[in-house]
Amino acid sequence: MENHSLDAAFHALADPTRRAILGRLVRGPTAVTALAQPFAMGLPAFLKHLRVLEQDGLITTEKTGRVRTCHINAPQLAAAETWLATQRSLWQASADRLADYVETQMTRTPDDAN
Amino acid sequence: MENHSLDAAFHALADPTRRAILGRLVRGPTAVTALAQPFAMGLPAFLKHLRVLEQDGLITTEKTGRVRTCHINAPQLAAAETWLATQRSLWQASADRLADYVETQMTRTPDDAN
DNA sequence: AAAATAGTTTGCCAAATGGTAATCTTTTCT
DNA sequence: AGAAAAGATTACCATTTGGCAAACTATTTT
Repeated sequence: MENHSLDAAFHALADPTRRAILGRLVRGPTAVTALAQPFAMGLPAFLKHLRVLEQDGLITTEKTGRVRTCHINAPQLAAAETWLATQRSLWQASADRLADYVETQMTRTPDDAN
Repeated sequence: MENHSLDAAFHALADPTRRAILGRLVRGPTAVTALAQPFAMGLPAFLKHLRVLEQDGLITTEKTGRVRTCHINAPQLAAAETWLATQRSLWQASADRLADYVETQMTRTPDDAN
């Protein structure tokens, strides 16, 4: 079972510029030029990042007239978050089991402690 | 304020092989060869992934004798999870504000609806 | 009808990425 | 001591990535 959309989400999130774009879009939909303004790069490079975010499903865009507006797509963000939460909770479970085991060993036969 | 450790974490998570490695390590510490066994690639390639995970702080390793054992480093996982949770909650807040605004517009002067 | 605005496309480039094969070092088992 | 096991190192390769400059299209504005 390969989770392609998860691959896509993490791939998109790997770049700092793209995470910053998302960080701005959570405040609300924004047009391309306004979105690009804080970044120290040309529009072509910026548009590539937008296309990655769109193809990987983290944003959607629509063009009306000459202006293209970008919106975040929250469910895809949530998918990545869920993966991380799951891993952390699995780790927690096995860390807890280990703690139990250690405690058992220490309390069962205290005179065996070495 | 650039968050380097967050950059590192997402960078490491971007690759499916590396996420699979973490998926195995949450079950408990594992030696390199055992960890590599399910993957269809040579050891050198695999070791590169391990080094990325270690440099980016998602795992720690220690070598005793000839075997190197790998452990997950949960706090770094949590950092990425927190970033995602924060973004989602910011988005939620502004989506809620929008809903309020729309409702206000619709209920304040219903006869203005167009 | 010009001129400005908003974005797009094309071609190019350097560096990073993800992989290989071959060789080498260290530790452990017999 | 010799062989096997576990991992590390080195050199090399194809592809992807992230950036640029220049030229182009479509929509507003004036």
